[in-house]
Amino acid sequence: MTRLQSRSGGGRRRASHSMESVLTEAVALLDEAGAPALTFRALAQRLGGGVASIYWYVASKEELLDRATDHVVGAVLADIEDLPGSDDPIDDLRAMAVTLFDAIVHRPWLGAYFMRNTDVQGNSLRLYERLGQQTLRLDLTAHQRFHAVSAIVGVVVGTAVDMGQEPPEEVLDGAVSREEYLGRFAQTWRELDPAEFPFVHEIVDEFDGHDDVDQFRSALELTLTGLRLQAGA
Amino acid sequence: MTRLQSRSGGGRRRASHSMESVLTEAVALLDEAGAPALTFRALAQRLGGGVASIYWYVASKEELLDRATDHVVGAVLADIEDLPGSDDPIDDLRAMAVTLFDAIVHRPWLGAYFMRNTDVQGNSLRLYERLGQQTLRLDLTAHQRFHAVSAIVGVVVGTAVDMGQEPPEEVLDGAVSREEYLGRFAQTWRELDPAEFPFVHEIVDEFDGHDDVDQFRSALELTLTGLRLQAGA
DNA sequence: CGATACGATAGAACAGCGTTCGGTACAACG
DNA sequence: CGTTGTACCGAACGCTGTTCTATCGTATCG
Repeated sequence: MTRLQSRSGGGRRRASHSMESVLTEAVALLDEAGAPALTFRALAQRLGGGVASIYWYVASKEELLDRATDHVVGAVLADIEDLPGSDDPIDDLRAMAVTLFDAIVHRPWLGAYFMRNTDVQGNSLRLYERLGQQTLRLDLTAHQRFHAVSAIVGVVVGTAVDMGQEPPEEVLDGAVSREEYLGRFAQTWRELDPAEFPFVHEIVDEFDGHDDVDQFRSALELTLTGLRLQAGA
Repeated sequence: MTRLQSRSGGGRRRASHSMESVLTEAVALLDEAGAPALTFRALAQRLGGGVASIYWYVASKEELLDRATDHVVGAVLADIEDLPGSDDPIDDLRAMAVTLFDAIVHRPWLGAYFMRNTDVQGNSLRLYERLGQQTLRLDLTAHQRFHAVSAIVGVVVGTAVDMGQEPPEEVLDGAVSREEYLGRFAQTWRELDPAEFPFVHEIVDEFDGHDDVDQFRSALELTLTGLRLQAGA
């Protein structure tokens, strides 16, 4: 535990920036303009210091990203631990997954980094544990429990990555609304040959103006239904 | 300003490199050393030409990535179209998903780029269509079909992204085997407090030496089971 | 009380990246 | 012959993460 001492070590004297403020500002940059906006120079400017100073707190950009991710996953974990809880472990799993998904929707950059937290410790593991504890309440083998949690995380991350892709510049500029952008896709699809693309024609109206959260919830529900069946309930 | 004619223009005269060879070499670089290895300079050297020449074929690195991705997705699509097919659409969906997943396992970089193909045309759409056609054989609403295909793709991509993260340097060097690396994780987990991490202790033996493909197949099976139930079969 | 060690901070430079600019060679065409 | 347009490339620009070296201020110590 050489690296995580900053939790309790809040009382720094000169406190020019401190680990906390580095992480907070890094997350702020990520939130405001996505992953490409987080550069050491931009971060240093925000902190009112020099570029090299950041290297006193983190050894590399990878570590910065890992710590920033862990920082916000900690908040998500707190939300998940505050969830009321019910007598149905699958309902609880759903609530947890939705909480996690919501967090990624509000912070699209999270999706890409959430799972690659190679650090053994950290909040990702705790979150994993929390999900897993619900499977302990189900009648499953250890093998099945392991796979169940992987599946749920997979659905969350997979859907979030799919949705988290940066929209083209024109949408970010506000020159084109998101609905209009999706509508253009839909229009192109409608012009495809119906004989060659029967499915695309079948669902194009569903795609046009669809809701991301609905899409996620449906995918999650399929997994949870399969899980409920597996647990023999 | 002549960027998109190259599809049919296979018969180039002097053919120093041609679009085909640019894409082939780009994919080769990605395969050999992952996404960071694909740089314009490395690619130019491989093609025996200058850096700026590549810009005659693609307008940006993003387009290069998109085209390279589409290139290999085309091969995956061909594999999927060659699948025998059965009288059970869900069996066919499983076979397609496994084929796609296998392709991503062999090319980990694919996972990250597969879904962000913003180009309207292309092989991703065709693959999406192929998956969707199986749902047309099921008793579902258009809404449910749309969500079903999203869910399957989500499971594939989610699991693949989870597994596709670059292992640390020591594993790539061959200094540490993959089993040993995973084993170290498992060991750290075993040392956690069992009261605080009951689930991690429950599954640590499953995790140690687990098979990625098994993990994926289990996740997929949950989704497919849910889907089968939804279709009322 | 100086001397010294150390925590914390930076400026400047470096190599590598995607991208752009200006220009060259060459085949085809009227 | 000159014009046009395709295919190509060396050199530069601005940006990135990272490292090197130097410098403060403060606490500790002989």
